[in-house]
Amino acid sequence: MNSEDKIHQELDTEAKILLAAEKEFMLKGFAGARTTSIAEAAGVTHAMFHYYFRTKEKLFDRIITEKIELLKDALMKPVADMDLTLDEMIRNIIEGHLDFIAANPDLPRFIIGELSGNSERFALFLDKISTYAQIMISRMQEKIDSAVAEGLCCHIDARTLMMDIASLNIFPYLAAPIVNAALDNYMADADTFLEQRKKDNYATIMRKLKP
Amino acid sequence: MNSEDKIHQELDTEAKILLAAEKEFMLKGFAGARTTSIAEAAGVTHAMFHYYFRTKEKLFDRIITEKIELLKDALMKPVADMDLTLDEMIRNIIEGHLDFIAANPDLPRFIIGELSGNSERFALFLDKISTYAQIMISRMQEKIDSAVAEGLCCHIDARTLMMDIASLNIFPYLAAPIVNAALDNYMADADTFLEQRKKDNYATIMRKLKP
DNA sequence: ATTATCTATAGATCTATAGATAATGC
DNA sequence: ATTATCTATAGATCTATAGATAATGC
Repeated sequence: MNSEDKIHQELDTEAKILLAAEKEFMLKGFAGARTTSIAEAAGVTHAMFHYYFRTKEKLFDRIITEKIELLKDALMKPVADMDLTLDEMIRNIIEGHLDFIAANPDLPRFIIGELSGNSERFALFLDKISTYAQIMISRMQEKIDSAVAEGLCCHIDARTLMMDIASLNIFPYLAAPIVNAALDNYMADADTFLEQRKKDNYATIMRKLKP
Repeated sequence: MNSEDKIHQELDTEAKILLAAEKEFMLKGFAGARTTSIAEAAGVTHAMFHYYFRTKEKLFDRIITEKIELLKDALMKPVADMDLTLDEMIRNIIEGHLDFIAANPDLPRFIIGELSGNSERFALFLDKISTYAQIMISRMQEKIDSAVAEGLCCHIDARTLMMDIASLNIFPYLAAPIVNAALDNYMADADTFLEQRKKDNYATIMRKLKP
């Protein structure tokens, strides 16, 4: 018996379906996911899918909502403590954000692919996330402005700074399958890569911010 | 009559289907695309789809192949001329790459979403692209190494440098729909954003490379 | 003759539900 | 009594093809 079977034995039917659905939806998106495959992967009959979750769409929305909650926390956490210096805050953002991505490696691709401009669920996503994004940006800007006043930092739009940080943090994980296959497993050791990337990105951003 | 209808009138049936299919596949991916929708968008009967292209998969593969050719050119062009300095080559890469993305704004999301590790067509993609990616990287490394020897540049792995450049260039376009909706149309003016981004990313990378 | 197009429909796949049966908690 | 599960199948959707008809190029 492998460990996956073991986990399944310990969960009830509802939890098994939820787990299998999350995996299927994350990997294949709404259109690519099959409720029959989900039931099969969960090791239950297909009727159970509908018994517990009624429709494919309802379950998908539920999983999205959970993921949005995760994202919300990841956005707000590093700007919660306003007593930090800009330098410390940036380090927090980069390290916290990278830890979050490493713990949820499929999430970036899922969000980009399933919650983009042309998607059915784009509005739902925005509705739940944009307030928090704005709060995070305005706190960042505040912190930047006072650092500028003290001559510790060059002038920069917080949105640009966050775009740069997000780019350097997220993109490698989006491109990982391609990069690893094309460039000799460049990112093969996940932990080493993660820690190295924290240092690199912090250094890149700090050099960029120098007055 | 709007301009789209005009274009359609000037094209033959095959070209109309191809154009509509490209759009549908780019926006919705293979699983999300519908051959009926493609035929409808092309303004022809659904049977024509199969008459000209036999199957959904055949047409999809054809469109992928075309996109891979585009990508190949975009990879090789900036490292074609080995007489340039590292500084000039980096400027070429960043500007050429950003122009390419701006001209093909849906391509990054399509590649990340449809040609990722768990995709059916991942092998086909890699087979056609990895050789070129390796050539590009080794030329970059050569150029870096001689700049390091002259004391013009700090030591860096070409793969890391390319990862940083690709991240800073591509990610904003992947996130554009979300960012624009959440942050007050930050990237609204496409041309202004593109030119600003060229300057910003060049400056970011150059500061990073300082000895 | 060959190529292009249409209508109609087969065939495959997937989501969802009906209705019967078994298990569980009071 | 209520909750959970199963089998069987309806219903919807999509891809693909058959076969007839019209248009085109020699």
